[in-house]
Amino acid sequence: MTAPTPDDLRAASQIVVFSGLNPREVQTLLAQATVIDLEPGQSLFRQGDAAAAFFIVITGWVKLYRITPAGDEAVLHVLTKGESFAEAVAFVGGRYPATASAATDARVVMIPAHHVINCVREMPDIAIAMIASTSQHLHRLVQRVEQLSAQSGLQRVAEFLAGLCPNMDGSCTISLPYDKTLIAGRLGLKPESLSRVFAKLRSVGVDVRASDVVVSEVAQLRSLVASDRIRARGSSNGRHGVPC
Amino acid sequence: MTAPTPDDLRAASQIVVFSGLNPREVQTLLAQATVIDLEPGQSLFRQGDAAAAFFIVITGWVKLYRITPAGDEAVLHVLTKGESFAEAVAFVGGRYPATASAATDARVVMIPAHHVINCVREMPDIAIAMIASTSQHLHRLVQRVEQLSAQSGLQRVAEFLAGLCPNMDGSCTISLPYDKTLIAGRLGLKPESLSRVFAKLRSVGVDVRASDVVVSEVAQLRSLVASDRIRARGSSNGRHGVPC
DNA sequence: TCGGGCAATTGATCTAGGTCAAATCGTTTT
DNA sequence: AAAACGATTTGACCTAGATCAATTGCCCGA
Repeated sequence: MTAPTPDDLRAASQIVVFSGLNPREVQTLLAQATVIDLEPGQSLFRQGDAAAAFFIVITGWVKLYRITPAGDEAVLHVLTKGESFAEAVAFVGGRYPATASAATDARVVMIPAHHVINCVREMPDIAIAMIASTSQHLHRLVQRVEQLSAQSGLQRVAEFLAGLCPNMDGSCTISLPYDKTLIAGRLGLKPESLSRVFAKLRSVGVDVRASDVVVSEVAQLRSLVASDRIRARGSSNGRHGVPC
Repeated sequence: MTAPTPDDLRAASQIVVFSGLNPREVQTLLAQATVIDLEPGQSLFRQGDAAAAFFIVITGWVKLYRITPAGDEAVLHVLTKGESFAEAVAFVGGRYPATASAATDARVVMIPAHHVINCVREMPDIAIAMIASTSQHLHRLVQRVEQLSAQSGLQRVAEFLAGLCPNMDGSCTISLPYDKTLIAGRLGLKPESLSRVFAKLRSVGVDVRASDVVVSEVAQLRSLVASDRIRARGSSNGRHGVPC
């Protein structure tokens, strides 16, 4: 835990939470920021801890997850450069509802809750910025609930990959942002199942080799999100005789 | 859509979003409130609509849900008396991420977004109240993601029922707050599956008859949330005999 | 009281994913 | 380079829950 470098400050000041704030406000907020370097697996806070700060990821990946009463892990979100988290809880001084830990080497900026609260008195815009960013988190979770309760694993994987593709159609090559075990968790699947889904996707021109993915037809991938069904093809005899 | 009665105002002023605000602030906020009476199925807004207001439920039940690309419905939340929703989106002027419609006859208070924003300029505390309440919504969704991605249907039903029981142990009689189809949706199950889960629960002393539920041992119900396994019909013999 | 209509249960399958276990493969350590 | 490790894949299985279909029960209007 050290003082932030100018680079850190520059990175932090450009993130979404702060859009809408003027430079002076941002600077004031960041005045009390500190930087934390994390190794994979190291955690920032655990679910149930009193919320004492909120965070901004500078580099690397940070995983937010919960441990269920039965001991399983449910991944809520995996964040990277430019994303912030725990703004709202820090603000209201509750308890973190989840655990945050580094999925890779990571560098995060930490802003103490008490400081944010002090700042708000003089600059109400800060509160508005926090609401905006919390609203986005809400939206993301809403989408996650939708995915989990009404989409198949294949659809979730397709949506995830499609989200990584820069273009809407044509072909592209992307690389998986973090390891497959974590991707599986992020999508509510077991690693084995993720692996099998990748295998299935090969038949629609999605080729996963280690962490490199070649999508030969992005539009087709996207269409899976809504429809799911993959028609058998390629391998000689699809004994299923798939209909039109 | 009419002006709120004194009763409405009284009900609205006691809700969670407003705790932390002083009476004058609450009154100012409510100055522009209107009341809407809904019949079952009628909707307040649809996902994608521009967010123009936020809402407080006075009576009845309101369902928040999304329609997936594939056309299925994913229930996000079912709210009742004293609960508010859409604060954050209204505040930042985005689009509603979900549809809200009445599950029963319902009466809700609507507060226009522009008015909230005006109020905030003079009373920053309002922004803080909004963050607090949004933070709770976040927390709830986090729990939902956890449930969906790491709990069995039986565990979710047990947790739901346990949440309705006023006492932590002993026995109690409760009544289901809304129809079973909606409960099923709320728990990410099909009605048929919910029905079967109820049947299973009968073997641990949970008796569901129409919308009346008799729980003979609340503690046992709660224990299911973490463990799931139901041992065959030993009704009153609460011994933890290890199954083979 | 009768019958339509819908919520709810129940039975009979089907299947996506989970579980368990073994085989690969790429890295890292010694 | 050999050994060791972890991450990924694959195969064989099994279970929770979905699906489809048939009843049953209940409320409501004529």
